[in-house]
Amino acid sequence: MPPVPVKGVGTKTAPRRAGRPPRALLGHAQITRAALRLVTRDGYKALTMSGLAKSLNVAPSALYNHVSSKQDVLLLVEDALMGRVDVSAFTERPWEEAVRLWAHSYRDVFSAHLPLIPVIALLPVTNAPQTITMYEAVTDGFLRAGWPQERIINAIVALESFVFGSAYDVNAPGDIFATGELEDAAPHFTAAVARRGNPAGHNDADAAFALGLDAMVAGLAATLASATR
Amino acid sequence: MPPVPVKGVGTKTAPRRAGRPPRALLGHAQITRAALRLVTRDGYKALTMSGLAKSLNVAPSALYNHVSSKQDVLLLVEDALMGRVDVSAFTERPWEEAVRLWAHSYRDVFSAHLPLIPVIALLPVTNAPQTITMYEAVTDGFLRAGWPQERIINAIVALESFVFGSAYDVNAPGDIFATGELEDAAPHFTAAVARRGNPAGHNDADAAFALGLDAMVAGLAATLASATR
DNA sequence: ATTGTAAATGAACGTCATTCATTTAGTGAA
DNA sequence: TTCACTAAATGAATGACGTTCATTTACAAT
Repeated sequence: MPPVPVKGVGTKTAPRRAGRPPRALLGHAQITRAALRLVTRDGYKALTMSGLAKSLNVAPSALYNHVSSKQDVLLLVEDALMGRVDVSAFTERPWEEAVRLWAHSYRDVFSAHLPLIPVIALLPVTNAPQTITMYEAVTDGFLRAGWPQERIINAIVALESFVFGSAYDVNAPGDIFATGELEDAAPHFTAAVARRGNPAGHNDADAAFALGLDAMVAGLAATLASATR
Repeated sequence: MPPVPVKGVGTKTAPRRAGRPPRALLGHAQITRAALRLVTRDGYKALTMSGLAKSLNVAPSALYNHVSSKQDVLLLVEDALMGRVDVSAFTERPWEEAVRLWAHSYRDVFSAHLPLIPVIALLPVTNAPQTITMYEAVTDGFLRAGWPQERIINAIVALESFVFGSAYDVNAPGDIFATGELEDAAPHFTAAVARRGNPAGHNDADAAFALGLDAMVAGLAATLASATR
């Protein structure tokens, strides 16, 4: 599939003249709620337009009065989930700790929503208010830590890239590095996989995430220090 | 969709007793080549079982004698592409530079093959010889640089996670951070986006990738130094 | 010649997302 | 009250797609 056909959320809930009582069964809010419930209960395989319609007691075609495609539904869900990413540390904690807490929260939210990662990574944030709110809070935190404007977006994108990749890793099976019959061709790799050591209480994905996050945060902090000197 | 239904490559090309001349039109090699050609020419949207069959002058159902699902085709393509990732620097260059060159090559190969990222990130490497070969070379490079066995896989996974996320970012549209009507709600973010500055010759994705890679490599090197002290 | 079998065929299925002509039911105006 | 308007819902239809399966094909060993 190609770089995801990109549009903003299409059909909006119709603008309604003031005291007009609503008679619609559907709206962005209802669709988003139902989609989120469906996905949480049965996973993304169950998120079909018919399944979504059924969960709303409505015909599938009715959805298209409020949304212009399934992509639009994914966009709605994505933005709703962005509201769950915890950015509070950026106003309460020093930069390094805040970045770590934000990255952890971000990864945890989307590791349960992998199909949304291409949506976040490739679609404009336009018309995604919660997404924009998150970026604003993060940018603000960077500014307060003394980051120069010109570098902030690149730093956020770099951290985000690591978060997205790590979200995939959370869902990797435990035997993802099992070499099988080809073990003999890769002795060093096989040995390293066998001896992969993780701190107490950390699974493989958490250990790799912690290592990479510590490295990147430390490296970025060093970058900042040398840039502001 | 759920964490990708996972299997190894299914139906193998039948083991053939010695002097038996092949009469088959199809095989893993032909399928892989045709899929790669199709994808390179027309993108992943064009990679359908019928399209693939047509490009091989064969009925779609014939593919299933050699491959057990479309996932299998993706796995074949993925492994073929892994052979294009340049790991030569690990035998010729110091660790930091080798990691940088490897990561760049890895990102460049798969930024043109985004739909394979979930495949790489979630499916066991078993029966993916080129993939295993790549990991062996990388592991070997880490060992030679003095990395302790127990940390190597976590470091590779962390770097890979960043590479995968960055591959998505390569395909992000230029206006991905355009806030549109919600500009007023995110003044700091909007300003930072407007002032995003990139070194000469670098586009946005390259600048973010370079920043994150430098940070992570420096951070990992520091980790190594303190671990071996 | 006969038999066995891997591989190819073509018709079918079920599942999707999406479109469209039509109907429904409130609303504001006459 | 009546009427006309319209947003929203319906249900049937369409076209892609991945996959299955009974059947046939054509080569190789016997």
